[in-house]
Amino acid sequence: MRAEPSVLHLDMDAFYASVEQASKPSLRGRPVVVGGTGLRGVVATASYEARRFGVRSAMPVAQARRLCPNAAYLHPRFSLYRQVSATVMGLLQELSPLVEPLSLDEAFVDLAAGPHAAAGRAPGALVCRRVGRDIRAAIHEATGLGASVGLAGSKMLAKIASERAKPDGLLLLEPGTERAFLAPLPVRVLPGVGPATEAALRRAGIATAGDAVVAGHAELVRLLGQAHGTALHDLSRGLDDRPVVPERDAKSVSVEDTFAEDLTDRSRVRWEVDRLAGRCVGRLRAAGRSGRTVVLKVRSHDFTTVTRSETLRGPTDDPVVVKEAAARLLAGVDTTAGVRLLGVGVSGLADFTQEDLFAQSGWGAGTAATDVAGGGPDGEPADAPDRRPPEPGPSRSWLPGIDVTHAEFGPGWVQGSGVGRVTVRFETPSSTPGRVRTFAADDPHLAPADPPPLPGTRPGSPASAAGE
DNA sequence: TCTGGGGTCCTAGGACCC
DNA sequence: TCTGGGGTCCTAGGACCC
Repeated sequence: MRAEPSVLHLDMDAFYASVEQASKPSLRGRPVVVGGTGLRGVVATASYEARRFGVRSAMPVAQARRLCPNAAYLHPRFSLYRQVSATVMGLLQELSPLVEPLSLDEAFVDLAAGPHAAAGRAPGALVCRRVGRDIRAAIHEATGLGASVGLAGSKMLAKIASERAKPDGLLLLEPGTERAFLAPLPVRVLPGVGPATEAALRRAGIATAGDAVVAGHAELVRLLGQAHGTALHDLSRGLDDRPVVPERDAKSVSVEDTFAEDLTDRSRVRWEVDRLAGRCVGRLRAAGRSGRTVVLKVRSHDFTTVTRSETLRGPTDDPVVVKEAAARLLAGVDTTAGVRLLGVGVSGLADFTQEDLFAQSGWGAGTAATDVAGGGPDGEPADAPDRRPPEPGPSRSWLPGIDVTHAEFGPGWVQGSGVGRVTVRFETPSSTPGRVRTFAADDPHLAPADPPPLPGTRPGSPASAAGE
């Protein structure tokens, strides 16, 4: 706990939806929902106009449509969000070398390590407040987007402060006032307290941070276990010494897909696992890493989820090795009831790529000898998954929200599509709200396009990816 | 209302070793 | 003969976060 409010937490307001509104003039001031557009999609971000109708993050899109049928429902454009994020993170870097991004739209900044810490002294409350005001203005200037800022003597309190400053605000918590500030707040605001912990605490009569303080360490450990109970005991009293850490190496890489309809065909399931393993290794290699443990995830029609893992003798980034391991793991899972989701991951990451003799041979230390002879334990060659392509899905192009260009009408975005037609609105970030025209879905004059950059942002600079 | 995709951390039991 | 304790690794599941 610091004596000065020099931990800054920045949180972009309704980030994905706000980027869409900045990018699409006709959507400004209107409800916008960004999320999965399939039947099983969930809301990633709702604009404040949509939130007035009760639409919330993580809500099924089907439910959001009932609550707010007139919103624009858009497929996320992560490449654009990454561009805008890179611009914002670049501005934060000017405040301090210690910037810890939590996602595309959120970061901690340690102002005590930056140029505002003159002569080795942490900046005081007045300086911190000015820095917070200035960075909000700079972000608005550069991107046109609103951001909220929390300033406090610890990460936890800075984050709670920014949450309470939303939208488009700033809240500074004077060190020394932490406990009084926290005491009346619901335990749910403390990091690590989710629905399950909240329910467990409520059953014990603990509803607020102040209640948790009164309950005491022993009682919290009894209710929640050693690590969780001790952490909550500290956090509820405002004790939080976690440093701002700029770079952390990933510990796992994973890829998963939820299917529009449950998969029942076993060969199709094998084909999809093979595909996911390939994508997973692609990401692993792109990061220059290799991993030792392969994890398969299978979610059934009733949402029950099982994971199976296998640890190899050494790290690998060989797609064949990972595909074979995933196929062995799949062989041990009953999928007859229908598969809703499949995932493949690699953990136990090594810092460098290493060709391991045993891993290369295609079977790990945890694999029984009987599995080796014929490839997969089910008697099928593990390296020959069914190559049959999946059923062609409903038209994959022309997702709502994506960018297109028309030979005659120029740049625009897909407002909707169906029954062989696609509706396009022709406008750009700096134009006035545009007109709508409808074309045949196979119109040769219509083509997908890159997002036009927002004014003030720098296209093409990647940033670490994360969901909302 | 019917639940995404990418992660992190913790717990608990069993194997194995000393 | 029946019985130690501790440490590490692996696996599976669950809570939580954005």
